[in-house]
Amino acid sequence: MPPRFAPGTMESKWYTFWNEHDLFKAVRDIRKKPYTIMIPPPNVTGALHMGHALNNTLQDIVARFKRMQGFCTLWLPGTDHAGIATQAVVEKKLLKDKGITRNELGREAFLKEVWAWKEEYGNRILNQLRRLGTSCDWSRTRFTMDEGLTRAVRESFVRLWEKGLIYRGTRLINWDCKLETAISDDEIETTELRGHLWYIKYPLKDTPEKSVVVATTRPETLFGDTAVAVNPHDERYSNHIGKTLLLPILGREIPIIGDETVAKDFGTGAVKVTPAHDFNDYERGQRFSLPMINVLNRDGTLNEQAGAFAGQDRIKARKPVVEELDRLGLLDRVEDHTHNVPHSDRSKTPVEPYLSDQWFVAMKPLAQPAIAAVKADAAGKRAVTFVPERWDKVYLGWLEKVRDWCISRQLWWGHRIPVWYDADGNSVALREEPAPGTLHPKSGKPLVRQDEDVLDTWASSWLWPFSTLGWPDKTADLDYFYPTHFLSTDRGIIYLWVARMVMAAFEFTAEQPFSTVYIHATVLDEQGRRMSKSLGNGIDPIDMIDKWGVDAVRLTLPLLTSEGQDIKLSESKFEMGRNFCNKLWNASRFVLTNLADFEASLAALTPTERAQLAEGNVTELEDCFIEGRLTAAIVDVTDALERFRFNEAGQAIYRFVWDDYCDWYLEVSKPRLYEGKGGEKSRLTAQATLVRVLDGILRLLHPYCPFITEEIWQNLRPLLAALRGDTPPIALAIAAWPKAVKDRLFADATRRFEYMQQVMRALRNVRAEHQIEPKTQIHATLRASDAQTVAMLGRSEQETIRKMANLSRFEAAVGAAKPQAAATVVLGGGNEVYVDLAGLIDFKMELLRLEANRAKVADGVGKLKTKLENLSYVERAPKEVVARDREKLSELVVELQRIEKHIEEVRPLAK
RNA sequence: GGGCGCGUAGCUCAACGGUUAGAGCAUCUGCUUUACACGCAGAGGGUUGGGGGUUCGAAUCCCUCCGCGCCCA
Repeated sequence: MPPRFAPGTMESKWYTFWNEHDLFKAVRDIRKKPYTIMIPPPNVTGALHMGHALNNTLQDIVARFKRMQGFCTLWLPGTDHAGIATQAVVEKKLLKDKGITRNELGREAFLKEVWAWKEEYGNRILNQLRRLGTSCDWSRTRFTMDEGLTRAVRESFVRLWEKGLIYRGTRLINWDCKLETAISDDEIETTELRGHLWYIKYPLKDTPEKSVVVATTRPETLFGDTAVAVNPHDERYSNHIGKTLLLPILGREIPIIGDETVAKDFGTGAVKVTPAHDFNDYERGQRFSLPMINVLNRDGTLNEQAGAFAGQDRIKARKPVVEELDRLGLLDRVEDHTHNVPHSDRSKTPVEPYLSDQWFVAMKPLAQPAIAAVKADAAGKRAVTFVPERWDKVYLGWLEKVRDWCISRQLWWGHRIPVWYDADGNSVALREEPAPGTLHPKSGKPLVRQDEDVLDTWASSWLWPFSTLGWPDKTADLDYFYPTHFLSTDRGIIYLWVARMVMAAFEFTAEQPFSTVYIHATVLDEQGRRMSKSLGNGIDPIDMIDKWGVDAVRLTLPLLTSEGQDIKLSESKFEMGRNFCNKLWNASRFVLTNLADFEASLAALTPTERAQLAEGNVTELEDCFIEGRLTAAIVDVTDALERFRFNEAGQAIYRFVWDDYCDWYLEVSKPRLYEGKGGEKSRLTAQATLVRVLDGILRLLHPYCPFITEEIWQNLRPLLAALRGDTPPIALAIAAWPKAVKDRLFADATRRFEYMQQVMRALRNVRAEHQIEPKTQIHATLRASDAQTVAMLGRSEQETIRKMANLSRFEAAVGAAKPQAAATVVLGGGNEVYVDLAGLIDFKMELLRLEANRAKVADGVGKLKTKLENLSYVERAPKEVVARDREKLSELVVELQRIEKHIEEVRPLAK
């Protein structure tokens, strides 16, 4: 084993091994409980970013943890077809490679191109997930355009249709003028733009020399104005309400309406109302029954409503429109104004609220069960729980005012809407493509064409938790693995996806889709900004894996996420994980290189003796200590993982490995291994304990760092077999999760060991502060106040202290004498450690040391005294708390007296 | 405007009403000690954003002000 952990070589080796042995394949087993995780399907066009890396690491931690706990664990991977993004990618490629547009190619040929693209490039992100070490069941990989999932989409559409929950209507929707399609909310990014606020005069019909000045950021939409609105409480305008204005340029008559939702302090307090081009105005228009005038064509040019400006692009037309207003004397003034403009994620062009014919799903009836599912019932139970809990507010807030969902998209790539029309335009939804000549069930006329549009991608991903298991068929998988258990996702899609999945699940399966929704942290850059392509501040997880090793990446990310808080990430953070892996690597190297004779020694034991070792029935202090700490670590890690506290669990392993196992146990075991301290039996016990505890560590750490733990464990495997006399599983990935035996916490041994640690720390402190070289042997004495304290440290422990602190002599005795020239450390309970430093000691330094110490202890005494002198504290606080403080105080008082005594002794010598 | 979250060591964050507020990184001192310098040992570093309140006791709960971030309109 090399002295540095070299991650690169072993990652692909073990990933191949696991998959060749089908360790992640979920085989239904009625004797086991299922545990199911559905991956949030990434876009098939996507590439792995840090958010994916975090999210999938967390899912893999849960999957591996549950698998080791003995659940029949299914983690199902896949991708979604990302209608608009994929179509845009392929269109761009076609244009670049062949110089043709999709319209020139035609629908069918274009779709062939998309499928070809998908076959070639669509696996990129799944392969990146493999680099991450995800324990997905790849045999069940799904794609939202699969045959099965397509059938699920049609089935769900027809069922909703039959319930009357799908309708076609003319509504205001978000429109991408470049791609000429409706788009989803999540495909919109708002960008802050510096623009202008134009103040335009709208003349009064009766007195055209007077006018109302309206402020707008969008003068080019005025052709669609059907009113001007003012706040009825605004004295400036209250007597204008009901009067008629003349629309500039066109001269159309429009009313002044009074509407409480108008902000008095924006602009002039009077706003133009353009119901066909603004969501607020749309609602306003409905409340006041205003006409809706659409002034745009599908491509974003102004239509015939704009008179002389028809045919011009809406953005470019702004300048000539304003010039015309100025020429007419109707431009009052112009101000600079910064405002948020929605842009399409895909085309990067401004998104228009656009009046168009689309298909909608009525959401209100679907929302009710989804709302009930996250609210606690009478017994306090919830079908779906958010972690952290507060995210349920975001979810509920959206569902309680849910709006109908526009599900049609004017694209080719996607699930084509399963609606057919007869020659009169009567429509019907069908599960299967109708045979030629099929008649419309009501009109009795032949169906002649299918709807041209496709469905929103979310209309397939909202079925993901069950369509992936074979729904609408009643499959054995669905029966066994569904409802699923854990969904981990980004807060950005709580309503677009999570809420819709819950709605779909109750509607189509009458059950919740998953029981826990974990909302993971958002990964930000060092300055706390979102990572984005445009800022170029992203950190590529694959680069990080190459540089630091995947285990380091997988350990570091969860360690940085405290419950629900965002992560500020920089490259150097991964050092923490890398260093830890190297530490574990070297500790394992130490263990393995000291086990050459282990199997032979075991062979000489009786079966009973071997079983004792295998079960960790140890008696030596340090063995008891480390076994006890292992038990505590198992409890802590298991408990934290059960609660999805990934940083707590990670922290608990980290501390246990580094502080307890490496810093103390390994060091303390060295004399037994190197120098025959305690004899052959002690040596063998130390070896067995090293093996047992390392095995426990590897199991606890495996969900975080699957590769390094597997590599080490495979080296350990024959030794484990020899120790336990059985055949361990073929891989750590399927080994059993450690069980904590509660009566093996070794509380008493732990206390004694901690006392030994205290003594050694005191000795090290003296050495460091008096700058005594490590090589110089010193003579130390523990002066105990009673025999009990002396008994805390047995002969073996005293020997350990002597070795580890490089002492020439060490003795512990009640009331031991203090040497002439000594450094002193006062421990609790009147116990003291003396270091005889004749010829070495600098008494000035010793005085400073003692005085610093006195200050600290005196401070503690002061605080505790004040506290205990407070009668209401003594009366009202729990008596254990008060008793503990009293005990602490009396200890500190003794300690203080002792320190002062030593100060008096040293002071004359320090001159 | 409404909602959610955050402010603790130089930096990143723990501590979820009860020991003298802890880690990692950074800093300082010493150490090529036969697992590891990606390491070991030791040390320094805090008015817990400000103010007020509740409580025997507040970083923690409440109010208020200041600053920052996100979501929704």
